[in-house]
Amino acid sequence: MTTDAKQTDITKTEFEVLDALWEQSPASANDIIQRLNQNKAWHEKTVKTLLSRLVKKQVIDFDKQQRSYLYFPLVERSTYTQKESNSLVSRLFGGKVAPLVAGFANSDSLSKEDVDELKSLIKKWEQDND
Amino acid sequence: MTTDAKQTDITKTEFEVLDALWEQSPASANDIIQRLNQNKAWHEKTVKTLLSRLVKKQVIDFDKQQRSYLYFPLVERSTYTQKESNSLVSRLFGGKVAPLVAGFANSDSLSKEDVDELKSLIKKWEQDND
DNA sequence: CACTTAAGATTACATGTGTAATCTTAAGTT
DNA sequence: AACTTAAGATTACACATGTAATCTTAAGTG
Repeated sequence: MTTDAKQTDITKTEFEVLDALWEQSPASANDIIQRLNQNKAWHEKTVKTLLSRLVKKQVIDFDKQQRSYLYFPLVERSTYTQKESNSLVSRLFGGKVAPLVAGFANSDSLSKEDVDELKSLIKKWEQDND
Repeated sequence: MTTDAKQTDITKTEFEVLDALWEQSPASANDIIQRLNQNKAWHEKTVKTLLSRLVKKQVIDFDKQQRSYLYFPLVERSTYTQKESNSLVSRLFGGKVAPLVAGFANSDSLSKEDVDELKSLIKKWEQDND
């Protein structure tokens, strides 16, 4: 392979734009700008730049619509979160996810809801892996 | 407050140096360089630069020893991993840790050992929160 | 069709980051 | 004491990133 790896590093600001697209796409630049501005206060030009960079990084693409474009993601959110999670867990916890959860437990960041979901996950895992 | 936040962003390369210090400190630059070179192939100057930047970011400090310095971390590893984990879980999973674990389960990245640890964590959590 | 918009393309610009090389200077060596 | 090291300090430099401003040009308007 041609060592094209890691060219696809999505920055934090780029992620926010991409996330808007994951929530709803295809979407025009203006649409995205509108929706982002409900939280952030980004200049229109800034969002356009981020869209361009995401296109260049081949993370999103667009269909030309008369004057403007309709953007859409090329990667699935779950693929992305998967990769990011794995990366963090590898770097910080030797690849094991339990210590990360332990950190949450120790800082009282674990809710009953989390615990219920975890129990249900585990039950499912044990069924699949018996 | 004086909005000094986020000045303390540790980069990935800086993290590797810091991690070496967490493993063993205090340590001289040469010691760290030696230990890092068992994995990476960093130039001595590069490691020195990273040490300086970590000092400037007030993440590590040193005691002057004759000509050379003995470096040591100023933050605990658990504090750092805690913060990073929270940051990622907030950005990607709305602050809930279970979906992250679900991602691991769905990509077969969950080992029996992980599951056992999770069960034990949950048991402990339930004892503390009954 | 001439004129004005407004969309995306291009350019900008101060940091930050990866990766070192060069500079200063105190410490060790003869 | 003069000389050589070697440690950290300073400087370098290309590319990335946050944050836009300016440039081009096709589309809508009178």
